Amino acid sequence: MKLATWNVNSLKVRLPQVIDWLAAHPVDVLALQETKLVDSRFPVAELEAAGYHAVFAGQPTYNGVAILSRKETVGSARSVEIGNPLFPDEQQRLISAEVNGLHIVCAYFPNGRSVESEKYQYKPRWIDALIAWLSPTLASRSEPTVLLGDFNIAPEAADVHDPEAWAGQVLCSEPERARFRTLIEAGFRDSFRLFEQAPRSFSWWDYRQLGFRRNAGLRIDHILVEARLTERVRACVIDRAPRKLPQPSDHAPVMIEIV
DNA sequence: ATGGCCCGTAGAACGGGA
Repeated sequence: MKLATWNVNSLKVRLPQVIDWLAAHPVDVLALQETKLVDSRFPVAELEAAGYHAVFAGQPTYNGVAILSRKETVGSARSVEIGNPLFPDEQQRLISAEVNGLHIVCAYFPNGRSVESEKYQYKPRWIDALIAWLSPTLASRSEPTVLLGDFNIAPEAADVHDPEAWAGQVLCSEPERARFRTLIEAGFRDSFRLFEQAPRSFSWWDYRQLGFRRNAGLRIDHILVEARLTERVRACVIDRAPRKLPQPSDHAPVMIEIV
Protein backbone atom coordinates (compact mmCIF):
# COMPACT_ATOMS: atom_id res chain seq x y z
CA MET A 1 0.00 0.00 0.00
CA LYS A 2 1.36 3.38 -1.02
CA LEU A 3 0.42 6.69 0.58
CA ALA A 4 1.43 10.22 -0.26
CA THR A 5 0.93 13.79 0.87
CA TRP A 6 1.08 16.93 -1.24
CA ASN A 7 0.41 20.58 -0.47
CA VAL A 8 -0.85 21.62 -3.90
CA ASN A 9 -1.31 25.36 -3.26
CA SER A 10 -4.69 25.50 -5.06
CA LEU A 11 -6.20 22.32 -6.41
CA LYS A 12 -7.93 24.36 -9.09
CA VAL A 13 -4.61 25.36 -10.59
CA ARG A 14 -2.82 22.10 -9.86
CA LEU A 15 -5.53 19.56 -10.80
CA PRO A 16 -3.91 18.61 -14.14
CA GLN A 17 -0.60 18.04 -12.34
CA VAL A 18 -2.29 15.96 -9.62
CA ILE A 19 -4.03 13.78 -12.20
CA ASP A 20 -0.82 13.34 -14.20
CA TRP A 21 1.10 12.53 -11.02
CA LEU A 22 -1.47 9.92 -9.96
CA ALA A 23 -1.24 8.30 -13.38
CA ALA A 24 2.53 7.99 -12.95
CA HIS A 25 2.34 7.13 -9.22
CA PRO A 26 -0.97 5.33 -8.60
CA VAL A 27 -0.76 5.57 -4.82
CA ASP A 28 -3.62 4.12 -2.79
CA VAL A 29 -4.05 7.25 -0.68
CA LEU A 30 -3.17 10.86 -1.48
CA ALA A 31 -3.60 13.49 1.22
CA LEU A 32 -3.92 17.04 -0.11
CA GLN A 33 -3.49 20.37 1.63
CA GLU A 34 -4.23 23.95 0.58
CA THR A 35 -6.90 22.94 -1.90
CA LYS A 36 -8.30 26.50 -1.55
CA LEU A 37 -11.69 25.33 -2.83
CA VAL A 38 -15.16 25.47 -1.41
CA ASP A 39 -16.72 22.00 -1.35
CA SER A 40 -19.14 22.81 -4.17
CA ARG A 41 -16.17 23.35 -6.49
CA PHE A 42 -14.17 20.29 -5.50
CA PRO A 43 -13.32 18.37 -8.71
CA VAL A 44 -15.08 15.14 -7.71
CA ALA A 45 -15.90 14.02 -11.26
CA GLU A 46 -12.41 14.64 -12.63
CA LEU A 47 -10.82 12.65 -9.82
CA GLU A 48 -13.39 9.86 -10.16
CA ALA A 49 -12.49 9.67 -13.84
CA ALA A 50 -8.85 9.38 -12.77
CA GLY A 51 -9.77 6.42 -10.54
CA TYR A 52 -10.02 8.10 -7.15
CA HIS A 53 -12.73 8.71 -4.58
CA ALA A 54 -12.38 11.89 -2.55
CA VAL A 55 -13.43 13.20 0.84
CA PHE A 56 -12.71 16.84 1.54
CA ALA A 57 -13.25 19.89 3.72
CA GLY A 58 -12.82 23.29 2.14
CA GLN A 59 -13.57 26.97 2.53
CA PRO A 60 -13.16 30.05 0.33
CA THR A 61 -9.67 31.27 -0.48
CA TYR A 62 -7.60 29.59 2.24
CA ASN A 63 -6.69 26.18 3.65
CA GLY A 64 -8.73 23.14 2.58
CA VAL A 65 -7.78 19.46 2.91
CA ALA A 66 -8.74 16.21 1.19
CA ILE A 67 -8.08 12.49 1.19
CA LEU A 68 -8.12 10.70 -2.16
CA SER A 69 -8.40 6.91 -2.20
CA ARG A 70 -7.87 4.65 -5.19
CA LYS A 71 -11.11 2.98 -6.23
CA GLU A 72 -9.53 -0.15 -7.68
CA THR A 73 -7.46 -1.06 -4.62
CA VAL A 74 -8.79 0.49 -1.41
CA GLY A 75 -12.20 1.95 -2.28
CA SER A 76 -13.90 4.74 -0.40
CA ALA A 77 -12.70 6.27 2.84
CA ARG A 78 -14.92 5.40 5.82
CA SER A 79 -15.69 7.05 9.17
CA VAL A 80 -14.74 10.45 7.80
CA GLU A 81 -14.19 13.12 10.44
CA ILE A 82 -13.62 16.79 9.71
CA GLY A 83 -11.64 18.90 12.15
CA ASN A 84 -10.65 18.23 15.73
CA PRO A 85 -13.55 17.85 18.20
CA LEU A 86 -11.32 19.34 20.92
CA PHE A 87 -10.58 22.48 18.89
CA PRO A 88 -13.52 24.08 17.07
CA ASP A 89 -11.98 25.94 14.17
CA GLU A 90 -13.30 27.80 11.15
CA GLN A 91 -10.08 26.99 9.31
CA GLN A 92 -10.30 23.71 7.41
CA ARG A 93 -7.00 22.09 8.28
CA LEU A 94 -7.85 18.56 9.30
CA ILE A 95 -9.66 15.59 7.79
CA SER A 96 -9.36 11.99 8.90
CA ALA A 97 -10.81 8.68 7.80
CA GLU A 98 -10.30 4.94 7.74
CA VAL A 99 -8.84 3.57 4.54
CA ASN A 100 -7.90 -0.08 4.06
CA GLY A 101 -7.26 -0.75 7.74
CA LEU A 102 -5.41 2.48 8.45
CA HIS A 103 -6.52 5.58 10.33
CA ILE A 104 -5.47 8.34 7.95
CA VAL A 105 -5.11 11.83 9.44
CA CYS A 106 -4.48 14.54 6.83
CA ALA A 107 -3.27 17.75 8.47
CA TYR A 108 -2.40 21.25 7.34
CA PHE A 109 -0.65 22.77 10.34
CA PRO A 110 -0.82 26.55 10.75
CA ASN A 111 2.11 28.43 9.28
CA GLY A 112 2.58 30.99 12.03
CA ARG A 113 3.81 33.71 9.68
CA SER A 114 6.55 34.96 12.04
CA VAL A 115 7.38 34.41 15.68
CA GLU A 116 6.19 37.96 16.45
CA SER A 117 2.84 37.42 14.75
CA GLU A 118 -0.49 36.71 16.41
CA LYS A 119 -0.76 33.77 14.03
CA TYR A 120 2.27 32.27 15.76
CA GLN A 121 0.22 32.01 18.97
CA TYR A 122 -2.51 30.07 17.20
CA LYS A 123 0.00 27.50 15.95
CA PRO A 124 0.96 25.85 19.30
CA ARG A 125 -2.65 25.89 20.46
CA TRP A 126 -3.67 24.08 17.28
CA ILE A 127 -0.86 21.52 17.59
CA ASP A 128 -1.45 20.92 21.29
CA ALA A 129 -5.10 20.22 20.56
CA LEU A 130 -4.12 17.80 17.79
CA ILE A 131 -1.86 15.94 20.23
CA ALA A 132 -4.55 15.93 22.91
CA TRP A 133 -7.02 14.51 20.40
CA LEU A 134 -4.79 11.79 18.89
CA SER A 135 -2.66 10.64 21.83
CA PRO A 136 -5.13 9.02 24.24
CA THR A 137 -6.54 6.49 21.77
CA LEU A 138 -3.50 5.98 19.56
CA ALA A 139 -2.33 2.56 20.72
CA SER A 140 -5.77 1.17 21.52
CA ARG A 141 -7.34 1.98 18.17
CA SER A 142 -7.75 -1.11 16.00
CA GLU A 143 -6.47 0.71 12.90
CA PRO A 144 -2.91 2.06 13.17
CA THR A 145 -2.65 5.80 12.55
CA VAL A 146 -0.75 7.58 9.79
CA LEU A 147 -0.49 11.34 10.38
CA LEU A 148 0.58 13.06 7.18
CA GLY A 149 0.54 16.50 5.66
CA ASP A 150 2.14 19.92 5.72
CA PHE A 151 3.38 20.30 9.30
CA ASN A 152 5.01 23.68 8.70
CA ILE A 153 7.81 22.50 10.99
CA ALA A 154 11.37 21.65 9.97
CA PRO A 155 12.19 19.20 12.80
CA GLU A 156 15.99 19.48 12.82
CA ALA A 157 18.89 21.45 11.38
CA ALA A 158 19.33 18.77 8.72
CA ASP A 159 15.90 19.70 7.42
CA VAL A 160 16.92 23.31 6.70
CA HIS A 161 19.08 24.58 3.81
CA ASP A 162 20.60 27.35 5.96
CA PRO A 163 20.14 26.45 9.64
CA GLU A 164 21.94 29.56 10.88
CA ALA A 165 19.75 31.93 8.88
CA TRP A 166 16.60 30.09 10.00
CA ALA A 167 17.61 29.67 13.66
CA GLY A 168 14.70 30.70 15.85
CA GLN A 169 12.56 31.67 12.86
CA VAL A 170 9.05 30.42 12.28
CA LEU A 171 9.00 26.77 11.07
CA CYS A 172 12.28 26.20 12.94
CA SER A 173 11.69 27.72 16.36
CA GLU A 174 12.19 25.63 19.47
CA PRO A 175 8.54 25.66 20.60
CA GLU A 176 7.53 24.26 17.21
CA ARG A 177 10.25 21.64 17.20
CA ALA A 178 9.41 20.66 20.77
CA ARG A 179 5.86 19.95 19.68
CA PHE A 180 7.08 17.84 16.77
CA ARG A 181 9.10 15.81 19.28
CA THR A 182 6.04 15.54 21.52
CA LEU A 183 4.16 14.02 18.60
CA ILE A 184 6.96 11.48 18.12
CA GLU A 185 6.95 10.69 21.83
CA ALA A 186 3.20 10.17 21.67
CA GLY A 187 3.90 7.11 19.52
CA PHE A 188 4.89 8.10 15.99
CA ARG A 189 7.94 7.66 13.79
CA ASP A 190 9.12 10.10 11.14
CA SER A 191 9.00 7.68 8.20
CA PHE A 192 11.54 9.72 6.22
CA ARG A 193 14.17 9.13 8.88
CA LEU A 194 13.59 5.39 9.02
CA PHE A 195 15.77 5.21 5.90
CA GLU A 196 19.07 6.56 4.69
CA GLN A 197 18.41 9.78 2.79
CA ALA A 198 20.44 12.13 0.67
CA PRO A 199 21.72 15.17 2.57
CA ARG A 200 19.85 18.38 1.90
CA SER A 201 16.53 16.64 1.23
CA PHE A 202 13.67 19.14 1.33
CA SER A 203 9.96 19.20 0.50
CA TRP A 204 9.37 22.94 0.07
CA TRP A 205 11.28 25.63 -1.81
CA ASP A 206 10.43 29.34 -1.90
CA TYR A 207 9.12 30.60 -5.24
CA ARG A 208 11.44 33.58 -4.82
CA GLN A 209 15.19 33.80 -5.11
CA LEU A 210 15.40 30.72 -7.37
CA GLY A 211 14.80 28.65 -4.26
CA PHE A 212 14.40 25.34 -6.04
CA ARG A 213 17.30 25.85 -8.42
CA ARG A 214 19.55 26.58 -5.43
CA ASN A 215 17.93 23.79 -3.38
CA ALA A 216 17.25 26.43 -0.75
CA GLY A 217 14.46 24.49 0.89
CA LEU A 218 12.97 23.07 4.06
CA ARG A 219 11.60 19.64 4.93
CA ILE A 220 8.22 20.53 6.39
CA ASP A 221 5.93 17.93 4.79
CA HIS A 222 5.93 14.72 6.76
CA ILE A 223 4.44 11.25 7.01
CA LEU A 224 4.40 10.07 10.62
CA VAL A 225 3.54 6.42 11.08
CA GLU A 226 2.41 4.97 14.34
CA ALA A 227 5.21 3.00 16.01
CA ARG A 228 3.50 -0.37 15.48
CA LEU A 229 3.72 0.20 11.69
CA THR A 230 7.48 0.77 11.69
CA GLU A 231 8.46 -2.70 10.52
CA ARG A 232 5.97 -2.55 7.68
CA VAL A 233 7.33 0.66 6.13
CA ARG A 234 9.52 -0.06 3.12
CA ALA A 235 10.42 3.36 1.76
CA CYS A 236 9.83 7.08 2.09
CA VAL A 237 10.74 9.38 -0.77
CA ILE A 238 10.25 13.00 -1.75
CA ASP A 239 9.36 13.34 -5.43
CA ARG A 240 11.02 16.51 -6.69
CA ALA A 241 9.79 16.05 -10.26
CA PRO A 242 6.55 18.08 -10.00
CA ARG A 243 8.50 21.03 -8.59
CA LYS A 244 10.31 21.23 -11.94
CA LEU A 245 7.12 21.59 -13.98
CA PRO A 246 5.82 24.92 -15.25
CA GLN A 247 3.55 26.59 -12.68
CA PRO A 248 4.43 24.18 -9.85
CA SER A 249 3.26 24.02 -6.26
CA ASP A 250 6.02 25.23 -3.94
CA HIS A 251 5.76 21.85 -2.16
CA ALA A 252 6.75 18.41 -3.47
CA PRO A 253 4.84 15.19 -2.80
CA VAL A 254 6.16 12.83 -0.13
CA MET A 255 5.39 9.14 -0.56
CA ILE A 256 5.72 5.96 1.53
CA GLU A 257 5.11 2.28 1.01
CA ILE A 258 3.60 0.11 3.74
CA VAL A 259 3.44 -3.65 3.29
C1' DA B 1 19.64 47.01 3.35
C1' DT B 2 15.29 45.22 1.33
C1' DG B 3 12.79 42.06 -1.26
C1' DG B 4 12.60 39.50 -5.17
C1' DC B 5 6.92 34.74 -6.27
C1' DC B 6 2.39 32.62 -6.55
C1' DC B 7 -2.70 32.20 -5.46
C1' DG B 8 -7.43 33.91 -4.55
C1' DT B 9 -10.42 37.59 -4.54
C1' DA B 10 -10.73 41.09 -6.81
C1' DG B 11 -11.62 43.81 -10.93
C1' DA B 12 -6.63 47.28 -7.81
C1' DA B 13 -3.84 46.00 -4.56
C1' DC B 14 -3.61 42.98 -0.64
C1' DG B 15 -3.61 39.09 2.66
C1' DG B 16 -1.47 34.82 3.07
C1' DG B 17 1.86 31.50 2.32
C1' DA B 18 6.76 29.75 4.49
